[in-house]
Amino acid sequence: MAEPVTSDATEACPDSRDIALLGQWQTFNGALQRLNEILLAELEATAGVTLPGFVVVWHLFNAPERSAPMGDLAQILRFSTAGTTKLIDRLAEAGLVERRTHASDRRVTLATLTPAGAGVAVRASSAAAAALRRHIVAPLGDEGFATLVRAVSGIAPAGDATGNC
Amino acid sequence: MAEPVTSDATEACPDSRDIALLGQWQTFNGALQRLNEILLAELEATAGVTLPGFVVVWHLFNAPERSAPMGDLAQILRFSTAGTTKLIDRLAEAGLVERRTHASDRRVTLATLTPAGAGVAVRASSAAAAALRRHIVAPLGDEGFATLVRAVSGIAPAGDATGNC
DNA sequence: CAAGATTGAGACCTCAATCTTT
DNA sequence: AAAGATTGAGGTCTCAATCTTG
Repeated sequence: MAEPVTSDATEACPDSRDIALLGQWQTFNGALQRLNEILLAELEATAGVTLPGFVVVWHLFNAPERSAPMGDLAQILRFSTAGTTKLIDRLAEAGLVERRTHASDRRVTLATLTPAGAGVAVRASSAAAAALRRHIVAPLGDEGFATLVRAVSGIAPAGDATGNC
Repeated sequence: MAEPVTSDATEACPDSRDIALLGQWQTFNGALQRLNEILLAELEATAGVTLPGFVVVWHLFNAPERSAPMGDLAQILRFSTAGTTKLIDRLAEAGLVERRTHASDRRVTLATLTPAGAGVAVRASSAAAAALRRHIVAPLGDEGFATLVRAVSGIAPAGDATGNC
């Protein structure tokens, strides 16, 4: 509803600068998608984990007590809490993590890494790092890569969503 | 199977360079994920389409006859042909595309953009371009953005998957 | 009642099997 | 038989509703 257009010329011909920009974006995204597919295949072959699974075990591996509350994991994964619950279900089924209840606050459930999970974290991280070096860092050069990371991460700092200008 | 390690020191302590690299990669990916969420919300709000839906209508809009075979769409989307079939089902249900059979080869099904679909393509592309400029091109600068695109797209040209060196 | 987590229903993708046309 | 597309089964996520604890 609401079409405050000057005429229906708007529907006929998009700006040529928009066309070019969207083309660039599609190129950019396509390349990143291919890279992620490579990384994913490497993780699967080397450690038998999916990408979200790796994110979880890697975070737990570097966390105090090798454990973290479900809510934290959801935030890191950018998943809903429901989705996180089911992911942890699968990882627990596979024997990589275990559930505990927080001592002083019985509402929170902590996911804790098992020894098997730690092994997976180490193997997977090694494979992922190798793949990143081979396919990204090497072609870009060390500083080229650093520049890339800094440029992109400077764009979307950490907070908001759509349109707060 | 197969653990050709020197000792189990391998399982105890991953290389610190790997840790740093994976941290950078996570930062990079997190930022891109946020950007995509912004873009997705903009598309949904402005034109009522999902990201794959936009990719389809935009490709058709710029295609000869405003139509393309299912297989081509699958390749662009990086979807299976089955997934593409179901996506087109939904877009057809929404009245944005129609199915035809290719004249000279009756095996291929062409998805054709309807007038309603063309309108969506124009509105959505305008919104997407605006969002890209506001959130990416502006903070990076025109040439910074161009550099970014060139750097990343140079990495994964167009073909292979895992490990053909 | 608010916060944290889980459950059930539904949406969207993939893989394997099938159908049609060449 | 091979190429193109569709169907059915299965996996993974989200949203809404629920349960438990603070």
